[in-house]
Amino acid sequence: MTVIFSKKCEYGMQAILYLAAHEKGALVSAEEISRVLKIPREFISKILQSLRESGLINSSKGKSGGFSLAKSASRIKLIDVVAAIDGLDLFDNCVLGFPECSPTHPCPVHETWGTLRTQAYNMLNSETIDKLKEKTLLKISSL
Amino acid sequence: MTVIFSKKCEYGMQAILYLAAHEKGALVSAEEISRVLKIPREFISKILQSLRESGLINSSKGKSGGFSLAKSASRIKLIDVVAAIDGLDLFDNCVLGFPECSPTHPCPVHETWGTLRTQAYNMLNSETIDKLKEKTLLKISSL
DNA sequence: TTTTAATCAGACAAAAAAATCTGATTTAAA
DNA sequence: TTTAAATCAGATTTTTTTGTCTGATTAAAA
Repeated sequence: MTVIFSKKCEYGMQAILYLAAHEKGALVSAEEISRVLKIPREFISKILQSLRESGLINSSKGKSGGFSLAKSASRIKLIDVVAAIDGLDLFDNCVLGFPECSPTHPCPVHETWGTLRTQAYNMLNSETIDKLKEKTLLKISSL
Repeated sequence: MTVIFSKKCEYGMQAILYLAAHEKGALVSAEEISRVLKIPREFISKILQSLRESGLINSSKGKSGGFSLAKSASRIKLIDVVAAIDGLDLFDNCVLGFPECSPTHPCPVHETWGTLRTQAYNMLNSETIDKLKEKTLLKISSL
């Protein structure tokens, strides 16, 4: 198997984008997120709980409760979700799995991979999720 | 957890590079690979067996047996190892985990990720492992 | 010819990731 | 006030990945 991010992280990013596609402060239930994004309900619930603990989203209990972004979508990036769930080790570890891969002890593809890694990081770090709202709505409508 | 390639695949790439750093046709035992690259012995044995089944390396049994590249290092690329072990799905699947991510149903980062993915593929596909020999030897000497 | 050191094959075990279950708590609405 | 619908907490299960064990087979060297 080849993975970039764990399922938890993928689902977390999807859910954050989904929340960002709603009106600010609107409460969205785990059930709705599960149904629309086709993510196992109990699983996305756990992920949403952990995102709340990380401070990225708020929750409100009880009937008509649900989840919403903890701050403006213009202040949240996908890298925040990655950092909260998978962590940022991806951007440090050697792509070939060699230990202590560094400029002084580089692996055979250290430099080439390094630039790629930086670009990947930038992709997740440069754009805030409000900028992705239209594209998110378009994708959701096709699910 | 965040991963690019599975451990099997990482170890497989390391082992292929290690073989390529030896004289053509030289037999290298699983024990040596395990010891030098610090990979659990029985695990790397399994990986070497699967690489043999894929036709990337040869093996010879019996005392003083071992493994060697099945063809010239100038005709093997790291992408061959990835294709043999993890497969190339990485280069098709959506980085956000959305189903059916395609130009007609793109996810919010489809284009940006697409170019990155292409670059990653090229990194593994453009260079043959003989070109990495010196860097491999340098890295090995520091392990 | 016997011993030794290697691959090979397949079952097995352990750890991690993904997913589920149970039941408690909360709160809006009936 | 009761009910219904939601989050919450923690244990449990299942699946995948990683790693190990046992023993058979092979072939070079003693």
